[in-house]
Amino acid sequence: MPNNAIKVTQLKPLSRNFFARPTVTVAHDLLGKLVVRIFDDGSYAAGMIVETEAYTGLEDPASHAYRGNTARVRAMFEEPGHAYIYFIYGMYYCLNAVAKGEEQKAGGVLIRALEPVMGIERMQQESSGHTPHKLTNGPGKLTRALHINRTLYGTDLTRKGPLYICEFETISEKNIMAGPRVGISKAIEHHWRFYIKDNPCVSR
DNA sequence: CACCCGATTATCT
DNA sequence: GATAATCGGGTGT
Repeated sequence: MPNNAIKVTQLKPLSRNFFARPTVTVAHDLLGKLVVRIFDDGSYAAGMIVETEAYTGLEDPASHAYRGNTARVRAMFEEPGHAYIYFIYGMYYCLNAVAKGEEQKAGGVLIRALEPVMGIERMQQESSGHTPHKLTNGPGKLTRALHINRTLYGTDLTRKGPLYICEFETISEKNIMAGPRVGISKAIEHHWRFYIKDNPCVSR
């Protein structure tokens, strides 16, 4: 079935339990899921997750939550399955899904790249001058293409609304790669970045 | 292709 | 006052 025949209304959001597991497990399992963005005017766009990173909270020196709960990181200490969105380098937003096991106080999965699936023209309205596979091949680029900003902080990603994540494709284990996280200098020994092998939308 | 750097601002020290 | 889970454009090899 071609992608343009998929109806967004038929897609099933992930369950709360999906996110209520260890952050690293959720980061791995989010590959192949679909991020759906419904705009205020009723138009929509969506992309398949092809790259993620796990940030495990209080025990992870690279995590924004490492130094404890603050107004900025509040969402990462609250219920799994909600959006933790942060503003960085004075101009980019990045999207995380709050994910943590019972033992964890905080944790989030950074969505680093998507493969556009629906609403590519709508994404190009937000990010002009990009070929489709370059619209969402980075954490700051996918939020621009999907018009994700502070107003969506804390959004429940398990319920149909302006932003949610659905079941979509199952990725074969042999096509899932792991490596060190990008853009950090601490805890580089952890291979908590996951991506789909040979996918052109992976950020690097 | 490999580095290098500037943009621009919320957040925390 | 320094920093930052980025990006895109520039220069040199």
